[in-house]
Amino acid sequence: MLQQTPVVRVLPVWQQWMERWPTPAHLAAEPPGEAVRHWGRLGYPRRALRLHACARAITAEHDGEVPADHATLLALPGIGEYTAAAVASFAFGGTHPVLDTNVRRVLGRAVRGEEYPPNATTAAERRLAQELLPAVGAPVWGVAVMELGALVCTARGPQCGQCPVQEQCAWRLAGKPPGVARRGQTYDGTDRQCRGRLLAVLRAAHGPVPKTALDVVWDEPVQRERALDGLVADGLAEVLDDGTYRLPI
DNA sequence: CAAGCGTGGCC
DNA sequence: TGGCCAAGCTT
Repeated sequence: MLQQTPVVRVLPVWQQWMERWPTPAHLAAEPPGEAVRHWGRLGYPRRALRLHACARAITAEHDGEVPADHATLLALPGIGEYTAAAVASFAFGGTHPVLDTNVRRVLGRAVRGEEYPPNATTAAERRLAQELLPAVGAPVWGVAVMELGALVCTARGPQCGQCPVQEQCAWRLAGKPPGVARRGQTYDGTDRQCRGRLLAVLRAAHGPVPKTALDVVWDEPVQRERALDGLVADGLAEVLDDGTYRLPI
């Protein structure tokens, strides 16, 4: 849930989710569409699908227990380098560099002296994070750097006066030179927006909906069909024989 | 490796 | 107001 989504927006959804499905086995027992439905408006609904697939994999292949091993975690659906490191470190005390957007920004500023990290994670960043990682207390160190980035060393308007490493921050010592603005992602009029509207209809309906119910939420027919086909191809929607649509069973 | 993938809040 | 950003992953 936290992938590309602010913590404050995740919290309430996560609470309800954990109440409903306290273990991987509980979630695995549901059809994937229920995961998508209760994902709500968190965004990137494919994550809901993958979390559900992850729960089923954990249930079927790991006796219902979340693996502690980094490589085993990495093999699960929806779990990449960051999530594998975070779970192995924070949940199981493992020693892994956790390179999320916060950590990348903090290290980029404090060590490299630049306002923003590169667009994609580089080998140099991984090397640096690995070098800085303490042999003892890596989980606490990781959380600390992450929190520093989330609360103090923020993307916009960092609170350098309250930063515990302000005296040694390369970026501050260099006079906080402005970085290159990242190119923003457009949204209005995109397939993503169209998919979002279509899926919102399916989430709200607790059963198959006629295609006409989907047609009304997006005017441009070519794009609408493409987006709908995309949702079906991604496993986020199903077409029934009578031409109605629903969340996947 | 670049592209594609949601949504909402903030300045 | 609109661009930017948020505990990334997959193809």
